[in-house]
Amino acid sequence: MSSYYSVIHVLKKSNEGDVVNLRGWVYRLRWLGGKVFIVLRDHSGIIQCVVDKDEARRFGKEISELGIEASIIIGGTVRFDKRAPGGKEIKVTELRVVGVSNNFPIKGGEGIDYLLDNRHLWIRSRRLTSIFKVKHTMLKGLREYFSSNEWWEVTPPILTMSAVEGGATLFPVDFFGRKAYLSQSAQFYLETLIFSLEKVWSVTTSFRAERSRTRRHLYEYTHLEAEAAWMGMKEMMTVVEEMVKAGVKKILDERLDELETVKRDITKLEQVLSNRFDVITYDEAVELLREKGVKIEWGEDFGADEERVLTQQFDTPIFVTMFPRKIKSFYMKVSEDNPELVYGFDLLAPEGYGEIVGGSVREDKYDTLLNRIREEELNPKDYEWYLDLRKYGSVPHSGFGLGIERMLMWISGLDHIRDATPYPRFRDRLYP
RNA sequence: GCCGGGGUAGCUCAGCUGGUAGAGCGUCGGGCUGUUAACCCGAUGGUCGGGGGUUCAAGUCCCCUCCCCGGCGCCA
Repeated sequence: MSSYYSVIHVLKKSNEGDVVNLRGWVYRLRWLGGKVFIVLRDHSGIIQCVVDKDEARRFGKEISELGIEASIIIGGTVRFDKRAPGGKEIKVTELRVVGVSNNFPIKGGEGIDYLLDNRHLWIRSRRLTSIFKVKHTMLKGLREYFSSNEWWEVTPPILTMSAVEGGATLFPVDFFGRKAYLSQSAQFYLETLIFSLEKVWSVTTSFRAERSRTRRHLYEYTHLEAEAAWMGMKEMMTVVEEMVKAGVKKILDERLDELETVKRDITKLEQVLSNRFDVITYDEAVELLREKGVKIEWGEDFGADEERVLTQQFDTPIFVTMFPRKIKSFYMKVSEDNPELVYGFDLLAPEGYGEIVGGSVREDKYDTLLNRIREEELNPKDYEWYLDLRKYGSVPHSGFGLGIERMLMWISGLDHIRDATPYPRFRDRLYP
């Protein structure tokens, strides 16, 4: 045995009678008299391999070592057969068990708790594999969007001294005897970089120590953030819309098989590409909610129920803009027309998935920013370097953050964010 | 943090008003030359989450505690 083909190559390119070598893992195993059906799985797919009775006798030792998830190398000839899944199978003439697997703990029908305890093995499932392939392609689409529009990718720190926003809870870390924290956002560091690179973006891991108990929260998640000098809100919203569409388009171009294995309704995603994202102001959203019978006071933030009602009115993601300053962070720029509002925007995914992007114009005036910090009862000392940016060549600018797992959850139609990442950290789960 | 549900065989669960446990799946053994989560026959299986209490008797009732799930809040 010398060179190996992938399963997908054999399924798509091989002809009847071709001699091929494959390697992978045992996905299904069925004995039938002296005959053995092995469904082989590799990174690209699954294919049925058949060991006939006389061959099975010859491979006595190998056959006895076979088990679900054992790693194997197979040689044989391609046979077209309607009875085989995919229409093709391998008539096995060579078989070697590389790594045995006795009594694989996942057999089907297990509950969520058991499966999460065995995440390191569950991860091999076709469903999770498909989701991670979609994630890869989504990130590729987003990256390509930034690259082809002259944005610089940068690498901000994860270990930080203090919070970006006052409210969110941070994970403390011992930094050689000093107290440090795991970053919850790269925003402030990206802001420092726009003074040289102008348009910057990054993908980092962000951490939130709030004990959230929802299907949309992770303690540790992949955060895509962007920040650009000279950009106003409209412009930045256009960036968000184009970027999201670029990600969706890439997936529709390259990952249809995977979307099918996760049973995602493709038409829902196609609608996203063919329409402009609707934009409504906070005021309009409140009005709309009241028309739908939702009780909400002006000045209250939207909860899960409100977001659900709101997004169900639209087929595409929608922007909500111009929020009351009271419910948003101190760094958001206050409106010139109405000091009660800030130039902030959220992008809400449809079908009830809710917020996937939060962005804003940043306050660029030193005095105003300082007042806002005091207003929120934060310590200006902690924000000295951040305030410096408003002292030396300040520039109007804006930015946003996108939750990668949230976006993936929506695109893949997941009912829980835990499957949007290999090892979800949530609800105090740390093993494996 | 708050509200609700739940911890019984390796896994998924049943067990009414108290009388010391049961199914399916898995596992093991056997059968079957076309199975698609194969099927058929047989066997195997438990300190009922932990601690304390009431009682002749507790999986079942009471108290404490730990863990898990669903929802809300917080956010991406």
